[in-house]
Amino acid sequence: MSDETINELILRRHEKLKEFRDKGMDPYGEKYPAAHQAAEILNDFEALDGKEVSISGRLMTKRGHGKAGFANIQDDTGQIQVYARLDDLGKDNYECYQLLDIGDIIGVQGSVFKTRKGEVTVAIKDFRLLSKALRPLPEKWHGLKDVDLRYRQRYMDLIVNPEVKKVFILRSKIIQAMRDYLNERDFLEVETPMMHTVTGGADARPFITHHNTLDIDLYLRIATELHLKRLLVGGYNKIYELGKVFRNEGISTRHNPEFTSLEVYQANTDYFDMMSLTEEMIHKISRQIFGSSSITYQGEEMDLTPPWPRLTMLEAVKKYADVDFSTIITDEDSREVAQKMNLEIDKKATRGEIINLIFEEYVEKHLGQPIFILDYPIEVSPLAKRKKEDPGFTYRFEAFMACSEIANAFTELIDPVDQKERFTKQAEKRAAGDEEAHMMDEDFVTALEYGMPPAGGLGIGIDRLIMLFTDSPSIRDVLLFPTMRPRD
RNA sequence: GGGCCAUUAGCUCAGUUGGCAGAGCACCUGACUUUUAAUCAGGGUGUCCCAGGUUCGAGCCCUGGAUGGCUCACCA
Repeated sequence: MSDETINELILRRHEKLKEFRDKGMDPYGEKYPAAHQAAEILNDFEALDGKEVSISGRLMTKRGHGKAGFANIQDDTGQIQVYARLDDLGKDNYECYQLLDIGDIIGVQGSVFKTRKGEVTVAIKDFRLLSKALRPLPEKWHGLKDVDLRYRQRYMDLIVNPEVKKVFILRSKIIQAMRDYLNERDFLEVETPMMHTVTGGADARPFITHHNTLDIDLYLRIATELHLKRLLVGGYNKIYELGKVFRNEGISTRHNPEFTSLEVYQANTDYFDMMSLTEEMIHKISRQIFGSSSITYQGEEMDLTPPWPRLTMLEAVKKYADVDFSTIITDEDSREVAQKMNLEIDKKATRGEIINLIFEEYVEKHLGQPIFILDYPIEVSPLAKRKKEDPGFTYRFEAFMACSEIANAFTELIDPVDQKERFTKQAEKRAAGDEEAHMMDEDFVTALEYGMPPAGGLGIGIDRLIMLFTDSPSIRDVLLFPTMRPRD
């Protein structure tokens, strides 16, 4: 906002800045020893009635009555009314009070009382200007609605829209609860590199950056998976990483180029154990933070009580798309089915790819209540262990809620020879133009060759989960500073 | 990237058939010492997103562009 649109409102505030200085009050003062907070005074009125308190916060409203006036001060805990009287403040201080603008941050010291109408109020004995606001705040009643401005100038959104502030407090609490859950169970939080020489762990196009001294291009990570598994090779048995990953793809209400993922790995477990962990952790967070086993998202109530229903992908496709792949065995027959369903497919599409496509087209939209979908085709699961009894599928599940994938997990592929073959197939796809296919990660295969213990792994899209918990329709509502195209 | 919609005062929004640019809040002046969307009297503060075009005349119609929202595609 460097384009100084010096309009009358801003100009007037600059004048007041000078007036405060002329009156000997520093408009950008020092730290204020506030001993109380707004919510505390409101809650403990009985104890504080008639007592001296001090608070600091932002002036949000002002109601003048000549030789007295009311105002509301907003601090981190909420708003409280203050009362200024000429008789209490004296002529000079009262003139200063009258000079205050909505938006200014002030420190107030005074005594607590209740007005005739019953509102807990602080009668000001002394106040100090702590920070003069030079720009006017949005309107008090409608707040700031323009979503563009809300995202670009989130600080303003947070000042005037209290429910927005709540969302991010909840976000913090949910993430904290996850950490607590895992830490209590002796998982170790680790940090792995965000800049990779080879990307992997997900189907996605990466961001590319450059290291000057090494003179090499680096990729911002698209997942934490391959490094975390290296740590299982190294001997850690229970680890997790919670952090940002970056995918160079479209932006939508469900996608932001950078987002937060949680990945958890545990030796000597399989995907059934990861299912238990997923449903138990999410249920427990809901109980702990919202005091309920169910949440309501966009009008639909969802029961999080474990165990969640489980369907294999084949069962789900049969149930919702009415296609029974137990009798469709070859790739040719599968392609024929896909054509009959008017699905756009590649000439070389395999049975597994078609099953996955039908699942995405016909099944996902039905998965409103929490559910685990098990056993994904091997073609779309290059890092998951092959099913012993059905080698075209893997021990992989995804958890769905509100028709949205919120977790992805598998019994990890630990066979280095199989892994190398899968990478080779992915590399072929990549060479054929599929920019989202996985890259060959030689070092990861080498790590597996030293022996990785059998393990289950789990990934959760934290932002999507927080959308559900906070009933937010857009991922931007749970990101403090969502990615925006720059102005001009 | 495609489609649809939006963009007017600091904020929230009206704006008729193409004919002087509007309201509420905020702000400014005055009154008011327990108000609370304070009230009362007065004041309109503007690059109508940008650039062209049509027209005697454009906030409005046309073309192109910018940004955002929704949606489809892609993904998580």
